[in-house]
Amino acid sequence: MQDVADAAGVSVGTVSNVLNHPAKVSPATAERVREAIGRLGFVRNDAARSLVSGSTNSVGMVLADIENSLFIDMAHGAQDAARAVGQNLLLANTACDMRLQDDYLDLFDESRVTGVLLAPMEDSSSGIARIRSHGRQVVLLNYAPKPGTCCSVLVNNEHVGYLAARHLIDTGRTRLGYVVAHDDYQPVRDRRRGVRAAVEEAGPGVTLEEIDSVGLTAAHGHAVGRDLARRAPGDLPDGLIVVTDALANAIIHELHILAGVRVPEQVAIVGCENNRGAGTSAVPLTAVDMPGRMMGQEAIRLLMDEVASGKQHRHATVVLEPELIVRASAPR
Amino acid sequence: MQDVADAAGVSVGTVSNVLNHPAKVSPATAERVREAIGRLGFVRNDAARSLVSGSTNSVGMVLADIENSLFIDMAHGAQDAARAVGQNLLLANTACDMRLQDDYLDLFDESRVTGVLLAPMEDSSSGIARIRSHGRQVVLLNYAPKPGTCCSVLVNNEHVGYLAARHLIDTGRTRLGYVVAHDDYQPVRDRRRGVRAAVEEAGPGVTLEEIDSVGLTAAHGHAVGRDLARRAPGDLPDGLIVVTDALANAIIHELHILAGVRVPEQVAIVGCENNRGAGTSAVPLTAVDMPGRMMGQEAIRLLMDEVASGKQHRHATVVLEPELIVRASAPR
DNA sequence: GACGCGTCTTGAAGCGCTCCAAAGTCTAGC
DNA sequence: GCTAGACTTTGGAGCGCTTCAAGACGCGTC
Repeated sequence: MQDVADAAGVSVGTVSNVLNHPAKVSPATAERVREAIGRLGFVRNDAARSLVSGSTNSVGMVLADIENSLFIDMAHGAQDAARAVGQNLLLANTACDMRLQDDYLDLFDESRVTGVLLAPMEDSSSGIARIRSHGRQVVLLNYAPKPGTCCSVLVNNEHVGYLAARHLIDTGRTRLGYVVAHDDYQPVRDRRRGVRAAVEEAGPGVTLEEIDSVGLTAAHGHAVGRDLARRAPGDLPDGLIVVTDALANAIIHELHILAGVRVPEQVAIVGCENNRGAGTSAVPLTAVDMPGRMMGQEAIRLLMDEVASGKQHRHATVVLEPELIVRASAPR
Repeated sequence: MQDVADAAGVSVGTVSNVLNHPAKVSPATAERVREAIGRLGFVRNDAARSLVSGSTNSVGMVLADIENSLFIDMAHGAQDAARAVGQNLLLANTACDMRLQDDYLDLFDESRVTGVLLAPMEDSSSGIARIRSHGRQVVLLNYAPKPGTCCSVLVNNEHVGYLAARHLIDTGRTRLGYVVAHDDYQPVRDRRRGVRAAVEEAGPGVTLEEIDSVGLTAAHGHAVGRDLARRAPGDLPDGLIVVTDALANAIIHELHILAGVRVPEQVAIVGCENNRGAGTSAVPLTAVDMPGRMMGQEAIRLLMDEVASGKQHRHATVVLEPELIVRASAPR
């Protein structure tokens, strides 16, 4: 910066002003300084800037699973909203590894980001508490915080389950199956409650069987699908609520393509996330849509709110409603 | 830091040593300092650290399209490799917006990251030149740089096209179609060359028709699929090479599911990226696999190499070979 | 007891920037 | 010609840390 100042025949203070408060500098001087900056290839040092200002204009976003398009949608929404308020969004993927998650939380903490958006797959209260205790703001996505610990943006996951089950019941299915795994993951727990509520509401004519999958990936879905295909026809549920799309697609594949169990005629299937690709799978998937983009936007809004209002901030939870998207795997 | 020093009854220099050179400090003192750090909730300021050291231990990765699982794979591979050498990986998504890409390149430049990994969808020489001229190291992914400007990790995209076409020819298809769009995107251009080479090699018994799609998304694929479905049966290619998986899946859907044109019996289809989900679509997709993870790893290796060897570094290009994955849409 | 030699610890310089009080410059008005 | 007031520019303090020369301390040796 001193070099630039010398080259332009001004002081460093003026160079700084050209960069940060152009109105304070006369047009002629500013032009000279800018020319020198260009000629010398000067890049201001962000570390020094934020050392002085005590903050940055970046928001850190820690994502548990970048493979899942829901998380990608959240990142998209957050990015749009962040840029609208002059913040950059930095992404970090933990691949469901809590150690990595803690590392990234600390990294963002140490780099004094404006705030952190966290979309975890497990309870993360300790990490949140740690960086919050340093004054770092956190907004939790798709995972309810311990009451009063931070802001959060959730989807009404109970209603996700309810909508899925209700749709099957409304279209005449009476022997429902709920394929589920990873029951310690909070959104999954919530969905189950919704499924049960819909079944109870329907009365004794509708039954519910819970079918355990070992995990949430496609491979697990194939295993479940094969098991189901082996059942006697009368023993098969006529409607399946599947807790994730990846699982649902794999089950459809085993049932419909490989085993000849027709979807939706024999078994109607509803997925719970409406991931990218849900519409182009073997049988386009009826699914409950999670509004990922909007979640990201809301999260940034809450974060900037908290940053702006300082001490008198009150934590808020925004709950967005899911929406059923009807496709061929469980038609109207 | 001064507070910690006071609390532990030592000087700031000692606190710094506890954090960075524990061997220099007696165990008893170190313990006292650590206790004070914990009690006071001290978080060291990364900005000040990197201001002094002139560098960080983060690598920035700028991705053109986080929706495409190839990019996600690259991020995964890079993350693993980066952590193995003590670097954090920060992700940024440009959503194919060159202005955003430039902003993120500058952001990483200003924050003095160890280096930048860039996976663009357009020629980015000006951005690369800009930050390289400031001494920032860049490795380009899946896009050949101007000769001699930086290191890069590529896939032999010509061979991608060749493998796809060759497989169809080897399995007896004679009227090939190549569905393509976005021909200014370098990898796409390369693939076409490979397709043509395979067809020429096969001699006059094999014909090639190039079918223009307007874009690379699923919606474009549906349009192409509908057009094809309307053709007289004899007019339809019996083998289709499709430049991306998303496009291929949409075409399969239109042809096989909606129009009753059987895949692979009437038309065999090969995709070119082997994205996530290629195996679970309506008809599991035969596709040429891009080794995304390994690309990410190699990129970090090249970057750290360049950082370590300084002046005497010579740019290198690593070209990885693709591999054909045979599935139902174009069986053996 | 003086000395030398490790081992620990200290304190200050300086990284590159922003901010601000103070100084400098210019114009208009009397 | 002098001055008030507006506009520009300057130069130095200080952000929080690392590093390093120099000082303090302990201990064995002559």
